Amino acid sequence: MVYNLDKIFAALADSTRREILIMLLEDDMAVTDVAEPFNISLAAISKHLQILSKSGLIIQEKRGRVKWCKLQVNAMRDASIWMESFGQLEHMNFDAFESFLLKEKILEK
Amino acid sequence: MVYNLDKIFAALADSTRREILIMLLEDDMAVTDVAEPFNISLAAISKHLQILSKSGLIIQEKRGRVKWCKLQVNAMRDASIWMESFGQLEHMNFDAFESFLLKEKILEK
DNA sequence: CTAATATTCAACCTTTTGGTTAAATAATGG
DNA sequence: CCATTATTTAACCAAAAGGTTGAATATTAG
Repeated sequence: MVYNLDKIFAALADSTRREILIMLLEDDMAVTDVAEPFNISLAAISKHLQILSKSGLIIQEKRGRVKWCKLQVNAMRDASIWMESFGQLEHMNFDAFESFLLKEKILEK
Repeated sequence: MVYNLDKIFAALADSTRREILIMLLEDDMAVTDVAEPFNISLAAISKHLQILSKSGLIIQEKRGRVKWCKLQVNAMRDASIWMESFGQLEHMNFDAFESFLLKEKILEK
């Protein structure tokens, strides 16, 4: 198992990048479309995507002039495992977890 | 639920701070004792502990001239919940998780 | 071929991070 | 009281983060 925890946690430590990851949960997206809901420059979004790429949380694949961004769920596993070692599972508030999932539209009502 | 994800993830994005958290898993510690295994200055450790405090991952309590550092497991829950929303639970490699716990001496052999 | 689209690069700026050393503050032991 | 111990603060430094604007590079459509 390769640890890349510094980069993964650093990538997650920014709300713009976390929002991008949530967006990518729905579907793969082009850079321009990722940028659309934010009011920062495209260049700034491009940098955020590079940080996400280097952390392994997404991969980017160029097809034609469009660079597609794709979530890499597995990359979060190292970080998740690290965190769960702190006894999250037994202390976890599953009600809060479920309402979070509903809010993020990951679970259906 | 109060989100403090920026600070929590940023605090976790440094291996010195993650090592400190693992040390605190064993027991509460004074600042000087936290610093002992690292070869950086006490002032640098003091700063790391401030970052951990502000993120909520630890609390510090002064008794006499000693400031005790105490892990706050619950603070990691927000971040953990966020991550698990990416479908970690079903993709998780429980063997890897268990060997991680053994390695970190959280589980007994 | 040329114009438009998609994305990055370069140069710049400000703030934060992670480290240093030296001095300051607080509390204790004798 | 005084020396020692525990910790933080202050001033500094280099590098990184997060943003900007404007120019550059691909690629596609017509």
